[in-house]
Amino acid sequence: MKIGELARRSGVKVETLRYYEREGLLPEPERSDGNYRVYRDAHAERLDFIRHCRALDMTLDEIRALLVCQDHPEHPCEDADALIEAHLGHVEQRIAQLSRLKAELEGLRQRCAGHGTAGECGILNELAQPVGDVSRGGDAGVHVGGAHPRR
Amino acid sequence: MKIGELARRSGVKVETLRYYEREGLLPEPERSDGNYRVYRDAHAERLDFIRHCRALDMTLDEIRALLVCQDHPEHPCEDADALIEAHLGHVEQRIAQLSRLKAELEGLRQRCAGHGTAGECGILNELAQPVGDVSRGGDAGVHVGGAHPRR
DNA sequence: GCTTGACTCTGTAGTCACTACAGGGTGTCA
DNA sequence: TGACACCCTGTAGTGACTACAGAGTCAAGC
Ligand SMILES: [Zn+2]
Ligand SMILES: [Zn+2]
Ligand SMILES: [Zn+2]
Ligand SMILES: [Zn+2]
Repeated sequence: MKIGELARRSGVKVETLRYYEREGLLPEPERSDGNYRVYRDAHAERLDFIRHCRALDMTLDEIRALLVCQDHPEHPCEDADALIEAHLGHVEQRIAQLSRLKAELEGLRQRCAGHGTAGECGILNELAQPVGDVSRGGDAGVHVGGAHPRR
Repeated sequence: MKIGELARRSGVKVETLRYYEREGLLPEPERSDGNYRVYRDAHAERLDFIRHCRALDMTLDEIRALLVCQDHPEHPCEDADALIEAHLGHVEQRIAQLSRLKAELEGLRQRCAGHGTAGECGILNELAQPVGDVSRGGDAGVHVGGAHPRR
């Protein structure tokens, strides 16, 4: 299987596959005579694992650590379990934080009478106040990001 | 007020202040004889506005658009109001998405018996399955990101 | 006048998880 | 032989900062 076929099958872009290889997530495949990457089923399966983890918003570092566990099936699985637990914590913390932001934004929305000028708008006037305690406090180690995707 | 003092007062790093200036969020302040930036209260107030918006996880583009509204107090405020409404939508979409991930992760966590090897671990075996319908579907335009902060 | 130290300046590069080229090589078909 | 799809490497861009390096400025103390 050449890189384009793996990309089509998995829905992952060709450039992303090469990136995963550079990052050490996908092992380097063998090369054909013309220096093309030749993938086997094992690569496709590892890629499924990686995409499944990415769909759960894990970082590549977290995934690397899980792959180490997968590569040592005789070891106890506690590291992997702890990692999932920790990542669930990341997601929960981020939900809590976004819920606070949501409440703030809903309060903000109510402050506009609806048909005035920007100078009178309660939203803009409220935003001009220094930030209260809404800030991203105590999210050390949480890696699940904002509401605006990068693509 | 020199840049260090504005940084201390606002809790924003000196480099970030210079970055906001490059990005056109903070207007270029006047310079002292020694070429130091000299800020006035208006700068500090604009910075409060920016930080308040950033604390609500708006992008710099969203903030730039709000600042345009603020700079034209005689115009109707509908653009600003629509922007807040849209951003609230971004946050809500992201919460919904993270809630789905949370449910998936909780299901995953239950699949581990607790004291086996990685080869037998239900978590690792489940992750090896191709990704289901959990993926970030239909989040076009949402910009609020993951659970893992970049700092 | 000189030194020390805190501050400031510009410019560049790093972060993360990709994405998008540019400029070339390979493989297959007509 | 040419067209075309595919592949290769390497580099640069994204957002919102952060972290330097190397140089300049300024006030205090001796
Ligand atoms: Zn995580
Ligand atoms: Zn309004
Ligand atoms: Zn938004
Ligand atoms: Zn387990």
